[in-house]
Amino acid sequence: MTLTIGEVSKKTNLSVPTLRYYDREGLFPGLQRESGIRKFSDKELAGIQVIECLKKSGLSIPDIKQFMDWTTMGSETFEERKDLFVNQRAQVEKQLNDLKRVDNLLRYKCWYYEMAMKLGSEEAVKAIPFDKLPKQIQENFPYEH
Amino acid sequence: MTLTIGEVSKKTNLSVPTLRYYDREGLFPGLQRESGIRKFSDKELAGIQVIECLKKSGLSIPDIKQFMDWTTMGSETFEERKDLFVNQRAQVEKQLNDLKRVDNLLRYKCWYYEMAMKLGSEEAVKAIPFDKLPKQIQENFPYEH
DNA sequence: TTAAACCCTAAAGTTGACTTTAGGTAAAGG
DNA sequence: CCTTTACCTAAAGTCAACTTTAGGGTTTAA
Repeated sequence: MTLTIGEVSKKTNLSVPTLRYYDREGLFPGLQRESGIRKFSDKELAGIQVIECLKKSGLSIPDIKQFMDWTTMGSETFEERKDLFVNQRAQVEKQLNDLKRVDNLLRYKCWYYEMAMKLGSEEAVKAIPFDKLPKQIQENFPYEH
Repeated sequence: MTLTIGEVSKKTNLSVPTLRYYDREGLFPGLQRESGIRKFSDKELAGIQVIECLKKSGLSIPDIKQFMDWTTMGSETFEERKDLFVNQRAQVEKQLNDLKRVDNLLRYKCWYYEMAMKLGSEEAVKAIPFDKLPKQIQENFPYEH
């Protein structure tokens, strides 16, 4: 029920040096070894899922280590852990909103250049009156005025 | 109708050194100067919107410069520009999907620790049978099995 | 007339998250 | 036996996108 670092690497698509680096940074508290060789268990595999998630939410390695340390401390750190997740969720909501706005602008630009190709010039696209634009474009028209 | 670098900085929340850096990297082709001093016009302000957008979509500074160069070249580069935006949109869709999965896991973890606090232990939370979990949690239950 | 508040450049420094390098140990297969 | 393969460490290197530093010019306001 334990895996070597190479096996974990294949399973997770994290490079072997990255896994060693995570270990060095304290992201696998209590990781077992047998004659110097790391033995990864289900606990570490689940840990990696959480690490990836927290990383994508914008948390730094030291802050992830902090969380991992909390997980070794039992019920006295439930609140800290919950607060961390609540905070990171708020961060992710922000990121999602931001990305949606980016998506809208990109969508507009795709349409804009498609029309420019059809009409032969950017000026022709800009000359289209607002109420003649596709609804999709109208609804998410960029540039504050 | 032109702004100094400091005024643009205030308007965009990009630092003055960042704006100079962008200029150095060629992100403002055709930026005017008066006795050595940069004069930002509406064209550059609109450019900054696009730069920010492309950056958030994952494009590097050199690739953004490439795009900015295309914009100076007229209709012969419409296709390249459209393709770029189509590609970046695909990237952003990927990012959005990824972030939504992150959001789901965070949502689960928030619930998990809230329950752990109520019930007094993680074991008690893990012992809840699947069909007794809230629907929200059931639908987005983490960990592939 | 001097100090504050702008503007400018070139070049070096910073940051976080890895990656690479150099050097070494241990088991397995031919 | 010897080569391959997988493991280990410590330390140095990389990368992108800025930021900071050092040095200098010009205009404005007291």
